[in-house]
Order: sequence, then structure tokens, then C-alpha cells
Amino acid sequence: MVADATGLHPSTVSRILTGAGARTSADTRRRVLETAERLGYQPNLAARSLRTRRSLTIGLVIPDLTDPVFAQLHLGAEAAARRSGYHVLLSTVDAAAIPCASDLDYLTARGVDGVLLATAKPEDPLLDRLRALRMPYVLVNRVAGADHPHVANDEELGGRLVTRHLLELGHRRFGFVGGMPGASTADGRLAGFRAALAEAGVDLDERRVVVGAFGPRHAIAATEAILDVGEAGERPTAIVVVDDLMAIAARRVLADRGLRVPLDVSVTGYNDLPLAALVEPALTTVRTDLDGMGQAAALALLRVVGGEPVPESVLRAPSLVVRASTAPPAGATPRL
Amino acid sequence: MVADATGLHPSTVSRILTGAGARTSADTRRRVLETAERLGYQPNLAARSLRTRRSLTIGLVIPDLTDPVFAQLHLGAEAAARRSGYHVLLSTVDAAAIPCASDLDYLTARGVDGVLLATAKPEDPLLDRLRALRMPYVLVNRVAGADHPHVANDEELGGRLVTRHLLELGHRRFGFVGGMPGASTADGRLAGFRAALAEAGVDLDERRVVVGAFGPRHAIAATEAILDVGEAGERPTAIVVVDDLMAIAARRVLADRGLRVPLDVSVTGYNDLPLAALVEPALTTVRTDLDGMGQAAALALLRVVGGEPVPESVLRAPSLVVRASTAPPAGATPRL
DNA sequence: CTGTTAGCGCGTTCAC
DNA sequence: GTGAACGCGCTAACAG
Repeated sequence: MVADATGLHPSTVSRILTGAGARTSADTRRRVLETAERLGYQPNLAARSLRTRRSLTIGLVIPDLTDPVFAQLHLGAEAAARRSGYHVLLSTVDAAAIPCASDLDYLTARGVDGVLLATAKPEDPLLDRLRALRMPYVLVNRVAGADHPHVANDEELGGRLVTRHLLELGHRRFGFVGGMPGASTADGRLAGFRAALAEAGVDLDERRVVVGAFGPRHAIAATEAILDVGEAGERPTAIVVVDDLMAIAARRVLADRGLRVPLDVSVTGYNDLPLAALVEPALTTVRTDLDGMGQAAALALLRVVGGEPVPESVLRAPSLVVRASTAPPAGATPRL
Repeated sequence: MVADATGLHPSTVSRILTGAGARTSADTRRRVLETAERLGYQPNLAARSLRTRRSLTIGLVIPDLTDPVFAQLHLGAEAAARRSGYHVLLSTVDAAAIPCASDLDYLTARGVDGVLLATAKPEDPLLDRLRALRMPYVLVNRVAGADHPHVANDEELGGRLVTRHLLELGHRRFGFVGGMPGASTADGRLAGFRAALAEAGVDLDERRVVVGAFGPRHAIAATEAILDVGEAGERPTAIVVVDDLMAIAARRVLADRGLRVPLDVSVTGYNDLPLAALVEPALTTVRTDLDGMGQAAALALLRVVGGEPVPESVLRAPSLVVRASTAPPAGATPRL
């Protein structure tokens, strides 16, 4: 301990190192700082948070870091938190599993000052628990009703954007590879897709709308199911996929069946992961700035933690990114 | 607190809840467990680790979760740790930045029981600090000399495997897109590449070996540099890339220049990320089981934490996975 | 089998 | 401007 080395009292050292109550002589201050540096002193965070009841840490509940979407989200949240002197504690949840209390318990047991929830679904029991604990929280990425603060993307708009783009190229027969029902991201994108088709007066064959779960494996099964519907001549000319990674998986299935993208079938992704520009053909997708969303959410949460009123929920507007995976359907001329 | 609700003494409650010294009557035990359940009691981990000097947490120092390689590694470590009742605390380090002490400080200040280092380089100052702190540690993924315990892959073997595969297909003009010099993963794979060529008596144009950093951006620049060397007729027929994601980026450059994979140029990746099988053409790569490596490393570390002797370092053998991104060079017939 | 006491390392309040 | 005392929530020793 630094106090022993300097011969001063621990509390004096504490005052200097925490910067509180600056009523210390310049001389001792310098001496303390020097020896602290020399000894490589680090305050014991457990003891500190035990005393102060603040941990300078926020929790992030996330399904799976292996999904680049959530890795990006974490990146942004971590960056923003760090800039405010906070750390991010991760609680990864099995995506398939029911969001269980123990994931949250880990964070609360560690005394986090607030929680960022990326896994929320409507009626999520975690939300009730957070409220009961009076724990500051902000939903990120997914939303769960107007009474829970969130920072998220306007998924319905994003769904509309890609679908309109395909409509303008002349597509009329569509497939949709969806995500997990109940997740607002999945539901919103599908709703936007439907809305755009309805506005254009284009019929949709419900057998070619396949939802179920996120992830490439589901995307492969879903794409196969869509292609297996009806006669070969009725094959969709465009497939809207709920997610970049899943779009890459869908493209895999098409390639295996000898279908060319975008010549035979156009494919779209969602999120504009760095990967989307790298694959061949580069994906037409919707840019959502997950990093920025993570930052904004962390900032919003830190405001609440700091005692400010709960900020208004935010829906961020995505934008369309046209690349090489979409083209007019074979034999059609694009509408001008 | 549970003690108040039951009218018992805190230490009695503690004994029951921690399971230590089971000398308690069945009756009070039941009563304690019930009220603990009812109140949703959670022990304050800060207080506990302050008292016990164990946090049941290990730290993981990682460059960037956005890189799927490290996300996989984390997944494995987390799974193994959880099975042993431990948690994983992440310390993400800017890959470009010099591995700085503060990353480690965060973990030690939090009182982790041991550290998993995925970022180690030889002569890494972090290693000295870990030793000085007498903190149990195990290197994972990268190695840094025989005197630091590690769980890693035999990168040189992996480099040999892909290169031999390409040699057997008949390739003689090679390019190599490398990673960060000093990282044993990058250096090892390159060494294996060179060794395989030397064994086969194949000359290598050093201008077509480009190292520098990990990441798609570097891969793009490196691939362009390789293609810009010499006359068009001397273009390499195969490019070995140090990493799956970077191979996908290299393939992007080739596509932009109108070169087909594998018809004009064969490309190989490394690690066999889930993504490798998804892209088109599916990548020929080296399977390294990052998840399993993360698990093994966590297990090894937990042994050290538990007081067992430092386990022997392990090099895990990778295997070749041949997919569609490699083929005989144009105009050549494969060697039988 | 249970209660008592003490202290982990820190920050805060009050006295000097 | 600095020291002393106290307690955050918990567990480990010993007492009863």
C-alpha cells in the first residue's frame, strides 16, 4: 500500500488519488503520486465499489459475440463507455435459450451501474426484473414497447428501402428469409418488406416468407425451402434476407443450385457489415451503423446512471447501399 | 439481507449459501434457502472477492472482438470457464496500439484469478508484469517463447499443409498475403509456406510476400501490391493468405481486376471460420478449431489457478480443408 | 449446530 | 492539511 511507503495516512492517500477534496499540500500530493507510480499502485476495484456503491461499469446483455452484428455493437458501447471512464461487462446469452435471470444476476451481483439489453423481446421477464431492481437500463438494437427506453434502428424503414430498390429494378416475385419472430429487428424488417410490396400492389406468396431464427444455418434451410416452392418458372427473382451473414449463406445455396447472383436472382442483406463489401458479388444492403448505435445507447444509459431523466427513445434512420448483388430480373428492363 | 428476514446470524446464512462446513440443521438450512429464493438474494461479488481474495473470474486480453477469430476464441474460453464456475472478463486492446499496461491493470484491479493472453508477442512487457505480479497466466493463440506456457496451433504445419496442397495441384508461382510481423501466428504460417516451397525446390519472388498487419484492409493493399509486381504473364497462379477474412478481401481484389477464383488464381485462407464455407467460391483453408483452443487454454489456466503445476505448452495440429477456391493452374495438369 | 468477532481495501465524515 | 474511526457485504476463524 502506498500509505506505508510514504508514511502518510491511508485516507490522505485516498483523497489525493481519487481527486476528491483537493485540500492537500502540493508537496505531499507530489510525493504520493510519485510513489504510487513507482509502486504501480492500483486501487482494488472490488473494495472501492463496495464502499462507493458504484462500479463504473455497465453491463451488456448480448446473445452471441460470434455474430458480427453484436461484436460491432459491443465495439461501439465499449468505446463510448471508455470515453466516460466506464467499463463494459459482458453477459453472453445463448441465443436459443430463454433469456434467463441468471444472465442478469451475474451483472447485478457484480454491481453494474446500469444495463444495456440487446436481446430484449416484448414481455421479456428481464425487463420486469430490471424495473423491480430500479436498475437503470436502455434497450439497444431491439425494442420492446414504448415504455422501455431504447436506442435502435428504424427497421421497418430499412425493410422498405431494400424492397423498393428491388421493385424499382423491376422485380415482382419475391422471397424473404427472416429471423427470429418476436425480435423487433426481424419483425420490423419483414413489416417494411410487406408494406413496400403492398404499396406497390405486388402480390406475395406466403410460402416464400420463411422466418424462424437468426444465423446462417437457418438462412440455408429457409432459402432452400423458398426455392423448392412451386414450379421452376415461378422462382422468385429477388430474395430479401434479414441479415448480411444470412444473405451470404443464401447466396451459397443459390450457387450450389447453379443460380447466379444477380443475373438469375437478386439478393439483399442488412446491416452493411464490413464483410458485405468484401464478398463477391458485393452485397446490396442497408447501412445501420451498429457501432454508432452502440455508442449512442451507452451514452444514453450513462445519462440515466448519472441521474438525468430517462432520455427519449431514438429510432435511427438507416440508408440503402446499392452494390452488385442486385440487378433487374432477367428479361426485364428497369422501370425509369 | 437474508439474515434479517430469517432472524439468523449472517455467518450462518453464509455457511449455508456457500455450502462450506455443512454442519447445519436441515430445518434452518431449508428456511434459509427458501427465504433466499423468495427474496431473490444475490451475494455481492465485490464483497465476496474482497474477503476471499478470489474472484472466480479469469481475464482475457484480446485485440478486437470484431475479428471473428477472437470472437471464436472468446466463445470457447467462456464456455470452459463457465463449466468450471468461472466467468471471463474481457479486456479489448486496440490491435494497432502497443500492448499497454492499462489493459492488464484493468483486469488485475478487478482481481481476476488468472489471465489468458491472446495478444502476446515475444519480449512482451505484459509478460514480465504478469510474472512480477505472480499472476497465473497462459498464452493462447499466439506464443512467445518456450518459457511462457501456451495453448496454440502449429502454425508452421498449417502453412505447410496449404502450400503443399497448392504444389500438388501444380502451382509454381506464389504470392503470400501475411499478417503482423512478430505475431507467432503470422510468422509461423509464413515460415511453413517458405519451408514447403523450399522442400519442393520452388523459387519464391520476395516481392510477392507482403506482410504488415492483420485485417481486410491490409489484405486488399497487399493483394494489389502482389498483382502489380512484374509483367502480367508472371502473375502468381496461387495466393496464400494468412487468414480467412483476409482471403475473402483478397478475392475481392481479384474479382475487381476480372480475375476468376480458382480458374485464374487459387486462393487459400486460414482458420476455417464458419464463414469460409459460406462464401463463393467456398474457401480452401486450414481448420484450427479456435473454439476448442479457447476451451483448452481456459482449462489449462484454471488448473494453474487451482494450484496445480504449470501445464506443458501445447501445439495443436491443424488440418487441411479443401474446398472450391483452389484448382490446378490454367493449362496445367495436376501432379499425380 | 449457531453466534461472535474480525478484517479484506477502500472512501467518507468528523475531529484536530 | 492531515489523522482517526467507521462501515460497505461478506466469509473465516474461534467460541459457545
